[in-house]
Amino acid sequence: MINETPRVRFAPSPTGYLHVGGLRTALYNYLFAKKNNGTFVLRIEDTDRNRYVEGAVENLIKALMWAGLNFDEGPETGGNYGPYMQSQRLDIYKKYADELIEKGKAYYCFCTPERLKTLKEEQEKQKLPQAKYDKHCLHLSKKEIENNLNAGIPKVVRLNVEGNNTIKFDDIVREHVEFESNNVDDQVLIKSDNYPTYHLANVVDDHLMKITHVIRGEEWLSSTPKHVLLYDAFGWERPIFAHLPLLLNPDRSKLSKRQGDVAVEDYRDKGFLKDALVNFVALLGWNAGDDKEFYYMDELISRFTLERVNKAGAVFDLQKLNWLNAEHLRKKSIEELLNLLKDEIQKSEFKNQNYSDNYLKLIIEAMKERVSFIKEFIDTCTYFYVTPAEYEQKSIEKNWKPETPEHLNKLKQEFALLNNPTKEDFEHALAKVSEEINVGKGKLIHPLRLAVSGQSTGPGMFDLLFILGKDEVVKRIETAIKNISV
RNA sequence: GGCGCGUUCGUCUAGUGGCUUAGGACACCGCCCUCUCAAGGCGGGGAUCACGGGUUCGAAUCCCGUACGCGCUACCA
Repeated sequence: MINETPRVRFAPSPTGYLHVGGLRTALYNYLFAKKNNGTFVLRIEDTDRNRYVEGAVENLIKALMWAGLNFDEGPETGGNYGPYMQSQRLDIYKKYADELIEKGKAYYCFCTPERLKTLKEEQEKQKLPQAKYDKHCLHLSKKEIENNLNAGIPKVVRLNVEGNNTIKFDDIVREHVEFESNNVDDQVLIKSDNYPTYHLANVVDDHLMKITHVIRGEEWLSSTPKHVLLYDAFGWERPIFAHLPLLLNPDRSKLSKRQGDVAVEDYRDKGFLKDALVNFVALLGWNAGDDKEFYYMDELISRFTLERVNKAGAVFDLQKLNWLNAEHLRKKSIEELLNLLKDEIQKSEFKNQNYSDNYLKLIIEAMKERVSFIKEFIDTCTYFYVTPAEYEQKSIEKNWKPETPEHLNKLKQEFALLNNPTKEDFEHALAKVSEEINVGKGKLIHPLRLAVSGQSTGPGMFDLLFILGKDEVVKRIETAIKNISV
């Protein structure tokens, strides 16, 4: 087994969206597989019919693909170990459950929910250390079982956990873990609706699908002894386990909807780049041992090891995600950003306007260092897309002096003389005016910026003038002089 | 309650017995650059390494205990 190429799986239940914690789990599986020339399998754990969500599998796959986590085998894609939807494997689970029953490792249980409930209440009343099933049905005679079966009495199949031994297993992240079998309940394996529980299904599937490494969230650590017992009962080799630390809310509870967005779709829709989200989530619980924090997927693949996964949970820190998003954005080429910006414009109020690629590229170059999100190429500088309708009040108060209209008029006249001006031409023109009227450049630039953009912040003045172009600049100066009064 | 796992700046983390007066990053503050805002550069505050005992010449690093947090405790995954 050790020398085989690894096969790993991401096995989410289809809840309707991909949780960022799920994304992290999927990512680590993916990185591990790619790093080791292994296979990444997607398996859908849809054995709870009460939780069925329309379109959930499609959404899940879409989100995974968006993040760049392509799986080698899975629903729709197919593979040699399908089907990859557990709801389509019911006969398989039945067969293996029967095998367990035959071996005495599992047994039918006909107890009603009511009996189970009173049993639990009684155990609680007695302050028993742990509430467990009392193995009542284990002691049914062959005859009784047959009668019950024939009578069609609702039944489940339970794991027969033998007491008084220590269940030990190794975990790449946790190292060595032990549980007392006395603390392990006779878990239901097959529910009364004939669907398996997670515990049976994941063990059977992982074995049949030849999964070598089970990489999953820490919430599964406590049920791993049950899984180990199952592998042993079947006489199967156990996979290597790696239980990942949880992603947490700012208050350190398990990352949840109530305290912010948890769906990767939410982050995508907010404008986070997939590179940034993947980079960020990779660093939540793993690092290469050095100070590097900016990664692309291929670098993550080459550097990832399970041995360097942390044990403690990690708070999902939005501020750092924002920063990484800006970092990734700045590293993108103008062409890439252009395409992203065009998509964004289609979603904006300017979708019916026509801007040339060239014009948009100038905006991108001017604003690249000043934005963290693609949409900010629009909403932090709408003056590139439309003549300002309003002027920032604070800047008016600060920069609009009684003599300002006169100064701007001078500038306007000077600009108007220019022929197809470059950035430098604008600069020279302003310098000339500054000298002529003996007014510092700064005293001209601030009101000019206000007149032309309506704002007090933005790219370099002359970049701004150049991008807007002479005619537009002249027009805007005229408009501003008319519209701004102190 | 029981069982399990965890605990280094606010957050993500480096650190695997001496190189550590605990390093980096985000965030915050200041300075520089400068036509503004950013970006960038430099600097600052911020962690008695949860606490208490050991082991050792020496411990954030090894051991034990305690506290706290989290997870599991379903015919959910």
